[in-house]
Amino acid sequence: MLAQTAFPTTSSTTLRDPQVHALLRHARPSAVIFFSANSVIYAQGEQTGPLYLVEFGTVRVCRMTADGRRQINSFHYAGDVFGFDGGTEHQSYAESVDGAGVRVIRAAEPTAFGREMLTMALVGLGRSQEHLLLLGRMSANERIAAFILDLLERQQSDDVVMLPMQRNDIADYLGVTFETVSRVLRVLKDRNIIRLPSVDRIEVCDAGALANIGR
Amino acid sequence: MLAQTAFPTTSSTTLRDPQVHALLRHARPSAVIFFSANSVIYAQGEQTGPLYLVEFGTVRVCRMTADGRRQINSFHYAGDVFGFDGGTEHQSYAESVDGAGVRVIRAAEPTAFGREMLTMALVGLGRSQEHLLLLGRMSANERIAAFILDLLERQQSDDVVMLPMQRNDIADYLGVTFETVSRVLRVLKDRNIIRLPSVDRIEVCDAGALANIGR
DNA sequence: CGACCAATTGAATTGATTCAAGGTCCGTGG
DNA sequence: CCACGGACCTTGAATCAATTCAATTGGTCG
Repeated sequence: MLAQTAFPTTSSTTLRDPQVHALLRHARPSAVIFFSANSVIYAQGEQTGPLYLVEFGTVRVCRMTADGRRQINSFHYAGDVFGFDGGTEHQSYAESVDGAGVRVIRAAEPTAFGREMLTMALVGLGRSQEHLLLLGRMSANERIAAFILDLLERQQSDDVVMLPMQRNDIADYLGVTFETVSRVLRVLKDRNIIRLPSVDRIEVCDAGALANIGR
Repeated sequence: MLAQTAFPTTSSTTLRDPQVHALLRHARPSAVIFFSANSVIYAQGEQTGPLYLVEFGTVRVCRMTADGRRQINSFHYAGDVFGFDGGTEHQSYAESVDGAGVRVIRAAEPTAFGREMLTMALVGLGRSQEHLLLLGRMSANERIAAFILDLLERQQSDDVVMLPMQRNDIADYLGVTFETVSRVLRVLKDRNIIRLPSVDRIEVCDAGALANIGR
């Protein structure tokens, strides 16, 4: 559960996003820190500080209500930057999903760094507004379908989606129960839209059908 | 339905937010433009450009699905700045709710402006993540209660909330139907938590009870 | 193998929606 | 001034999607 500290990595990983490179150009990145599964990267209420770059593994950013309900705001994969938060205190907390390597990013040249940070914050804002639509106006079937399509876009393969997180995480991300996640996946499987060779792997047979899930 | 153009205003209005003043210091604001009720301020897909400052009235920022379902991302009152959007195209559209005066804000001193813009984008991000929690994990009762409390904080009065938007708008903001909005308001009234002297006015009798609405 | 945790599946329940009337408010024109 | 029309809001009853509760299955690790 505890975060273990850094070990040297194979120089800079392949980072999808050109914006990340722009950010790094004006940053002072630390060594990679390894966070074992379910360990906390930053806590809710903690002082806001640096940004974080995922080198490998998966990270979830969450909010928790007083009575223990959890909403996962986002998942982050290798190449993603997270840690944005308004104000001086984190309104959310970040945890490693599956054992993740994370690099801490601090500004080297503050103004240039701030410019890149704005770009990335705006991208984050866009994503979270996409998610508002999903949570506010989509059925369970649509939520799962959109989730699979989103992961498909963000991963290398054309038809395979890896699910490093468990059903419970998916549920808390999509605003449903984990039983519902299970049931909807079953429906998609029965309709031959996806295959489920193992619990953490989805093979998409018919991406068009996923995009056209009704209601 | 059409936006009418500017008329001179009584200099700078009282703007709640010190951040807005910081932004304006590095901006080149236009005259106030009046948008009649339900007129479009910017459209989805339109080129991203300036920010907008609400001088009076109310603005809603929305997203629409292909089949006509609408999610309202945010409401903006006098003193609020909106128009943030990732990328070069607006992913959302903004409309006047009730006839609103809006000032267009363009950068004068770009780098300083960018710095202030980052701050405000981060605040927006925080708000939208608050809203994710509401949409993903709250019951209809909790959503309405949270909505009333949010408006209460943002308005001058200690116990009166004006509702410039109609039930349908509230519903699309909270991810429920307008009938549900009506019914929940009735429940709160019957429990003597609020009064409804008219359709666009809520008087809060027991803010504590609102904060403690269960499940 | 047995223990444990995650995932699946089924059955009953329920919160919210859908569908269907009414009611209220307001502007307009006779 | 009042009647009419239309838009919005409220309320009721039936329906349904998703949850809750309850087993059962599957997978992993000591």
